[in-house]
Amino acid sequence: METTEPKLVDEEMVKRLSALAHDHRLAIFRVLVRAGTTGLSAGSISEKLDLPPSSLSFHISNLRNAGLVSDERVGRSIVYRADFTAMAGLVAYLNENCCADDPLGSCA
Amino acid sequence: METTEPKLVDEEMVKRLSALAHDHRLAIFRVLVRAGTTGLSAGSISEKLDLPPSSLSFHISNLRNAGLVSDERVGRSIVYRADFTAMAGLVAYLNENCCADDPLGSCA
DNA sequence: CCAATATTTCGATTATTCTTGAAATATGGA
DNA sequence: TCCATATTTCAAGAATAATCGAAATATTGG
Repeated sequence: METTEPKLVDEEMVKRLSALAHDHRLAIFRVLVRAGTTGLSAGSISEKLDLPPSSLSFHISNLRNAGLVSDERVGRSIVYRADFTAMAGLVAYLNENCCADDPLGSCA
Repeated sequence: METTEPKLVDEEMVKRLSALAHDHRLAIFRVLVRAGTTGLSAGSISEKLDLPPSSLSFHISNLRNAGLVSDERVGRSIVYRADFTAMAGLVAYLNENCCADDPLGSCA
């Protein structure tokens, strides 16, 4: 049962899809997924993926803006974490709106 | 177990994500999903979504290029259909690479 | 407070995508 | 064949996104 205005949900999902639809950002998100609840600092992502700090910042703020990533300042660093709930929401949306009706069928 | 070169799979998935990451294209894909195996002609999608034919053509060839949509000429029309297998592949990729490890957990 | 570290914001440039009317292509029917 | 219908391709411009060095901001330790 959907309580929110469908149009807004669609916009939100397009934002999340757009965020993931870029090689750097998908890579960033995936390393954050692997890092789990511990998360990773901007610097270590930057280093791990060999991205200039300003580029990393550009892309990660896109992910944050889409709600897929959360940020927490820890000392001098900022730790980013994948938002698994938001991601699960995207996957659920795709299953419900972009897959065959057949429940528990083609998209399991 | 993955047999294909991971880099290529990632590229393929970015292509699919990009295809869906646009309001018109997501709308197109969703009407095709609802149309099921019957599919819809370019003209009827164009009309249904109030998109100029050339715009529809631009977007649908993006979806086709990403493998999310198939096309078949039927008389003067071209019938498009959602490719549920490709879509299921995308959802599976997201579940496996972008969700919590926890199998059958956060992304069900 | 000052110096060092971590990250972001700014700015200017380049690259890509979107848009859509008009022209071209393909098909079917008279 | 000729005409009407369906769709695509072309082309040119408008809009949006990506890139990344340099300057600005925030934090900590001394």
